[in-house]
Amino acid sequence: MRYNFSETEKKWQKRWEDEKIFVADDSDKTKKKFYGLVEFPYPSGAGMHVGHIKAYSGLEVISRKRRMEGYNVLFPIGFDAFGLPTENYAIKTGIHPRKVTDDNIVRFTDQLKRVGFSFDWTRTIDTTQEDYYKWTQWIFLKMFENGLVFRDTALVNYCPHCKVVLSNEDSQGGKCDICHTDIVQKSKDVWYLRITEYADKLLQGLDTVDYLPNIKMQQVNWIGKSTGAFVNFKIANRDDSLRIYTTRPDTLFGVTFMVIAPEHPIIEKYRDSIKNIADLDAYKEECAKKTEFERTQLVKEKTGVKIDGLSAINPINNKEIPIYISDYVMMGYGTGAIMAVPAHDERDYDFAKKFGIDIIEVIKGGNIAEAAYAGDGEMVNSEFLNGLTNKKDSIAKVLEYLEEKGIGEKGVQYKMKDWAFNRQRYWGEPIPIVHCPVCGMVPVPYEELPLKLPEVSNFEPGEGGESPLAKIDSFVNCTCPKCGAPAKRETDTMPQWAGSSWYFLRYIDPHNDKAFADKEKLDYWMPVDWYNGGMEHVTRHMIYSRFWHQFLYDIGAVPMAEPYAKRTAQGLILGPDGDKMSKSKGNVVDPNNVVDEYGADVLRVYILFMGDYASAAPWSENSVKGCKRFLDRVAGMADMIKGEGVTPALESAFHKTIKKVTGDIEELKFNTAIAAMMTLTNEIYDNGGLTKDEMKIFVKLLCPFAPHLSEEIWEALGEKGFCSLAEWPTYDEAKTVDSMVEIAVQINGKLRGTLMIPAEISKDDALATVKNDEKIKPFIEGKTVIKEIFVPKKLVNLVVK
RNA sequence: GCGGGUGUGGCGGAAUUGGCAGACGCGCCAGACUUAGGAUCUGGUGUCCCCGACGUGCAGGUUCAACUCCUGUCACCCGCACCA
Repeated sequence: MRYNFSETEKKWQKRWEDEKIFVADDSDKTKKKFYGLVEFPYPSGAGMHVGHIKAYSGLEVISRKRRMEGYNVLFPIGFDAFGLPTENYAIKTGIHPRKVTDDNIVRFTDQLKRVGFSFDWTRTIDTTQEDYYKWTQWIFLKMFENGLVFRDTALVNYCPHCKVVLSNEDSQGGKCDICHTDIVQKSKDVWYLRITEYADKLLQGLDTVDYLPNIKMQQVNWIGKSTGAFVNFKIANRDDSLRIYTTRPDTLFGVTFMVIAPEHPIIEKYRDSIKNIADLDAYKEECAKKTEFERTQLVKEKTGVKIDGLSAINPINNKEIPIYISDYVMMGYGTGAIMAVPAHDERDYDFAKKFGIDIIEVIKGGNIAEAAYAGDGEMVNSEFLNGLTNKKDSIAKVLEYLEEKGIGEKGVQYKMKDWAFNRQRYWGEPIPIVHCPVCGMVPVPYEELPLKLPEVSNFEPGEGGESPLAKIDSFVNCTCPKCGAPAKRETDTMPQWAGSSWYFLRYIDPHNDKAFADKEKLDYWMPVDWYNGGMEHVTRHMIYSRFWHQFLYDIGAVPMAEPYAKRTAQGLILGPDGDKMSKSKGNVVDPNNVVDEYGADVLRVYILFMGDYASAAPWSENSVKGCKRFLDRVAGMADMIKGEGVTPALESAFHKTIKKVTGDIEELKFNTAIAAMMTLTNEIYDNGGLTKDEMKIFVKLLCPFAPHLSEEIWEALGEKGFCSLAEWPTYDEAKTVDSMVEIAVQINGKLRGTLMIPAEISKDDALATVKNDEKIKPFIEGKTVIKEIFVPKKLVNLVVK
């Protein structure tokens, strides 16, 4: 069959859309369902690149297969369109972000449609539309109502280039996630979401879901739960104490000094009694100036200053110990103060060596003259703990003591911080809060949502880092919804991650104006059965959205705690040069060019054939041609049809291929599934043709990968309806096995030949056949066979001497 | 430093979990058809001192048999990073 791919592809895309065959149907709630989710794109000006296509192709194939297997399938797409790149572009060009966004969405939509994805386009969402962000604001207010939103003046991560406050997640490695400028610490009014309150639930929830192991691991590390103890150290000659957190309370007898973070409030509190306050101030200033880079580079070299005028009492033995300030203790973790046990902590050891502080061994097993010892061992120099050899026992015993004496207690800490949830920017969801001089922070009433973004002509943020909205008097000035007094609106907007934290719920009921989604529909479609996306979202979007969803579950708004039953990730597509694709390197492949030159089916097949779906692989134009050749050969098979029914020589090959393709798709092993179809194609050509029934099976297998060609052949075969909705082929296990198999014959483990024998042959018969084989005889003649190994359908190995 | 992962032909990658290493595709070589081929078809293609041996980062080990298991080691990639 000869076919013009560009015409054919357009023809089928139009038919699919006209006949609405990919529109998710939830009228029959008893039918089995499949909700496949891919991360919706940010519609940037650069358009999509082939990496986007790969990200969607995995679940595209799964979703198409599910439809053929008779499921109600929900496979939606939308646009995560609020955010800085669009706003920065608007500032640069003077074009309104609304227009920029709309134009980009049109372009992205066109690109996606040209690839022939089976998305349900009737459910498309755009996070910047009022009827969408109304519900983002609604969820925010629900969180506010439930005490999960608070405001604090804090040292925050601030990007001097973007003029915006960033969350920890958005400033990993000390760089702004958007422009990669070094972030600085700045004191600001910040809105927080109390995600730490959900830290344990986020951790425990992982036990109930099917995520790839490395995804779970990254989330566990990110949450960073540690168990230990809080201990109060008295400050000598003051009626006050210094509270610390430790994971090793069993080493309390080894404490020889304390260290507090440079920003620790106790310095201000006792300012007047600290004799070397000038030195401390100088040190503090030095620390504040250090960039993240300098701090990580200088990890080895400890710095600090001893506080002259304050000392502490170790509560376990009443010994007086000095207090130091040092930037190796962070204000943001634990209590900002530590007890230092130089004998058993590497950092404390370095510090003690540098400042000439005592080192007392309390756990045997190392050589503390040389290095800190963090391993297990017998307790010494520790009074009532002496002799214990197990960390668990000593910790239990010391905790008992601390609690009994009221000087400390068991405690838990997380690395995860509360989520800094505001941006001083225009292109985001306005935070629906009013500041009233009488009532304080007052939520905008639900019936007034959405709180719309006002029209603005200048999007430039203020020099002091205030939002462009602050300049709009008509937006800022309002009356308090509670008491009616003149009040001012919050002018910050939500971060980019807000809209994507619940979008998968909106797909379920995208046009509902009474609720974010209908309860019954949520019951039917949730949870997402399979979610695929990039590894870069594992510690941000994934954690954020799990948090929001667990909160919605707690207030009874969704039917289960965990939103995603299964999560996988695709690998990157690298440029032809093996480097990461980027505009600056000029190695970006535009999917439109590939579609124009080879067709959408070739693009789809190549992207899934190029390698392991989860691994990175470089683009290769030549391999694209190989896939084109394969599809041309498939088209050619339509001219090789001989009758109906089964071709005996191909029967087993067909059953094997159905089995292989069916199984491989479920494991995301698309490359080997395609390879199996290529192999079958070669066998069909070797055989000189196939029957019409076999051709039908073939195109059904191929349909999820190359749907346009499959539909075209399906139609040419005289079939009614769509191949995309045809029943997925089944196989007969008995027919996947051959009656004759080729086995390997080894002598002393070395391959000496192969032999065709019946598959169900007995061990004795197999050995007899092998020993009588002319090629094998010379190897055993005159020798003694001392061992005979027979693996059915695989090999015979004779050990001879 | 901690955590996770990966090392297989000229290239992308397979290998039913201990059983013929290199499926499938690219590239390359030879031939056919062609005025022509960057089209198509046929055959070949791990390496070498080529009737034999050697080969899955490297060095050992277990086994009749190891890409696969064990011990050690090297290299690269990705997270987190003074987390007390």
